[in-house]
Amino acid sequence: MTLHIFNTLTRQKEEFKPLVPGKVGMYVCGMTVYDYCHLGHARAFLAFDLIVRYMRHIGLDVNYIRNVTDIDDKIIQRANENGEPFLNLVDRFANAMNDDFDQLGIERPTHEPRATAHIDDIIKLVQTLIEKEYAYAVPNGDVYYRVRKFEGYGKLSGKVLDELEAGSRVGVDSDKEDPLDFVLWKAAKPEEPHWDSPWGIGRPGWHIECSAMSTCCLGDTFDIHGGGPDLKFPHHENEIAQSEAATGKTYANTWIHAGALRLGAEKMSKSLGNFFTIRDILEKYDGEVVRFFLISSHYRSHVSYLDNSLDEAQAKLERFYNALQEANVGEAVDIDNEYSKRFHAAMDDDFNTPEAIAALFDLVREVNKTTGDEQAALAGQLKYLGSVLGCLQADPQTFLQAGAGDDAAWIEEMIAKRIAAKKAKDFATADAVRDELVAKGIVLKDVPEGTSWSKS
RNA sequence: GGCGCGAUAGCAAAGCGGUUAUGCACUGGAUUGCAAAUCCACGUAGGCCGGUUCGACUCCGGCUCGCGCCUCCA
Repeated sequence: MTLHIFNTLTRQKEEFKPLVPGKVGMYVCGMTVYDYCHLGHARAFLAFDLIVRYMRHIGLDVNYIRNVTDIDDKIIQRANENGEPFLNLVDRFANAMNDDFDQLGIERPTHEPRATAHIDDIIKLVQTLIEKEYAYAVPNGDVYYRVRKFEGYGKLSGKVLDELEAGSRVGVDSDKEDPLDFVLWKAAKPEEPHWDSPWGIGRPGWHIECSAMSTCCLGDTFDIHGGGPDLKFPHHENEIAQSEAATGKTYANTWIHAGALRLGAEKMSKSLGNFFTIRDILEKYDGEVVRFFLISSHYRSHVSYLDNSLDEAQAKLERFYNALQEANVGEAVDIDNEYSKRFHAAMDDDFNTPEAIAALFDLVREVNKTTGDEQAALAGQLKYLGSVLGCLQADPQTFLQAGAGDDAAWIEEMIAKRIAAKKAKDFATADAVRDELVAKGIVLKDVPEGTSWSKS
């Protein structure tokens, strides 16, 4: 089976055929860095991490571009509130983002361009659009995109211009020719961050930077453009309008959008205020647990975060790690068997992680049922297929004992005490020791080699 | 108002026009001094109403409910 991807643009699954066989150019809209990332951000970027990992796994050479938006109204506002230069703020939160993503096993993109490093490209693009009459400058120095001039407007999101206007909550801006026109270049006040331009000092609008950076890194037409669900409109629609008007060529062939993360019934979002940050969660749970929770549902569907979501993900991972701990894990390579076939068929079908994980659970059962070389080989396969998902690479004992804090020495003492009691057939004492440990959340496991423990 | 998505067993979550999804939880058994881990057994789930079909959770229509986008948002 070949890789099939659901294309938002055509609203169907399509066989994926890169422009250049074996190579993939992929652009994903990244973070605007003025605050810590929340779990909803993790959901989206994890989805694309998985997509990139899998494409590389099947031999595609992926050039993965994920930008950082480092200039925008919120950044300026927050920097002012803090009384710090905006680039200071931006660096701080870009670093925080990378730290958080690292813990979730989200691999770094091939390139991470920043808007402020592409001001020249942005200005050139705006100039081209003005020359082609897709954009116009107004007296105060703003430049707007003439939305009605672009025939294909709405093709990605399914919006119809006249209906947008009818229900528009956009205030009428007297300088715009049309209320739906959006800003490409914003005039700046002298005290705000700004760059020189043919239209006076100013800064780029939000949508234009992605058009400039994607084309810059990947060419006029590239394979995949992705982003969070809330970027489909207007951001991605505007990117298409800008780029295709400027180049006269197709912008991106395949559009991928991740599903939203919900807290209860509602989307987790900054504007609703119903979010918690990745680092809040990482104080209580291992990054792999968060990762496994988020990849346990399909990347395009909504995921609801519930009180027990992470505990459930933890329990599932424990099943994997218990198997890996018991087995003598062989070399991490794939085996041509039904588990591999199911795993790959699922992933080839629009990155169906729940189905792929189901195959892995069946493989776990097989690992637990077998012994010796056969078991070692299957356990190696489990570890290998897990690596494709960015999971199961931790030391099993470390994973299973995580959260025990500094109690390890005390636990070993208690275990020694219990083993002595058992030898003396003093089962009452042995059980009392174990009960004391259980009360602290420590579970003992007697194995042929002795006694091991894990955090419950 | 416009456009779109979803509703699966106690919980989470997939595929599929007819044959066990999967995980957790539950129950019984094996194993264990007792446990834990593991294995075996165990659930006629598919919002409601029609239609198509020999047969529908799966296709079509309607309804109800929930959600998203249309404003910055991953």
